Amino acid sequence: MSETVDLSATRSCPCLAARRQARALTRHFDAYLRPHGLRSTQFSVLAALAQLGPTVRSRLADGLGLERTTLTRSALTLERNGWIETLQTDDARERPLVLTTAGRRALDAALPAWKTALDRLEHMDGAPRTGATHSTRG
Amino acid sequence: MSETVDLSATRSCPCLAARRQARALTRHFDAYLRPHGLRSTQFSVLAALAQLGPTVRSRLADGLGLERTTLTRSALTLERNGWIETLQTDDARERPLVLTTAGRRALDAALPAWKTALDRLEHMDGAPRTGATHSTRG
DNA sequence: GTTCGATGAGTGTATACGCACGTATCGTCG
DNA sequence: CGACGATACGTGCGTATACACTCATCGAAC
Repeated sequence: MSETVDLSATRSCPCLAARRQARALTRHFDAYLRPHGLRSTQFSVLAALAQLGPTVRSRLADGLGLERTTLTRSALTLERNGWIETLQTDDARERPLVLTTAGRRALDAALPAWKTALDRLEHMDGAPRTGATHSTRG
Repeated sequence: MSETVDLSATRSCPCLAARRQARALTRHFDAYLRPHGLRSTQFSVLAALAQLGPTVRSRLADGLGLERTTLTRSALTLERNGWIETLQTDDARERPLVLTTAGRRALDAALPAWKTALDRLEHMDGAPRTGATHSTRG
């Protein structure tokens, strides 16, 4: 309980507010995903790949709204865990990523936990919202 | 492709949306703060300290909504840059942080850039909002 | 076929983030 | 005083994030 801390100026900065909210949500979701050995970010990459099929890194990063080089590192981790792999194409520049069977299994296994996390979120007071389409605060 | 599980719900995951938004906003603000050698997170810590005065790490982290150990590392960087320093108190456990003169100068110098970044944000279409209290589209 | 711009991608470096775990100190109770 | 829980804090480790820079490849122009 921090009764003295106000930080009103901090709260009025959308960047800081967004970071704060993202941190809180990440902690929340990570806690539910942890038993499955997944993190929020990794979950998002796997889910995106599951829906997109084989996708080159640039496009995947773009779709997820993160820097290409960031995805490069994330992909390394996921590849090391055997959840994704790199395909080969005619164009030697392209290194499309694709979900492996193990990746699909991990994703499926984690999905209920993710849904639970989402559900608990909506039942929380002052639950952070972010333009997601589920109706909070009617 | 077995397609056993419906993943469409993950597209509207508030955690992913929040992270995406935080990344975008951070990139935006960082671009404006870069000439001043500051990052969004560092700016927020300095701004918080400027308003709170000497503050123990735990409480500062709590106020900023981040993990205590995360602040420990951030504080190291800020201390290395001479923007903050650690005070001593009666209680040897406490290590309150306080803004240095240089830190105050850096914060003041960066403030116009921060305001510019905020202004440009509100002029953007589909500008990310996060429950911040400043009046958008006044 | 060589040059050259465009495209896809990796590396170096630095910061951000948090969990698990350990340490030092303080206040209190016996 | 000594034991003990509470408090404030740091470390080890792994992941997340992005900018600056470099590399490899492709397609087209010459």
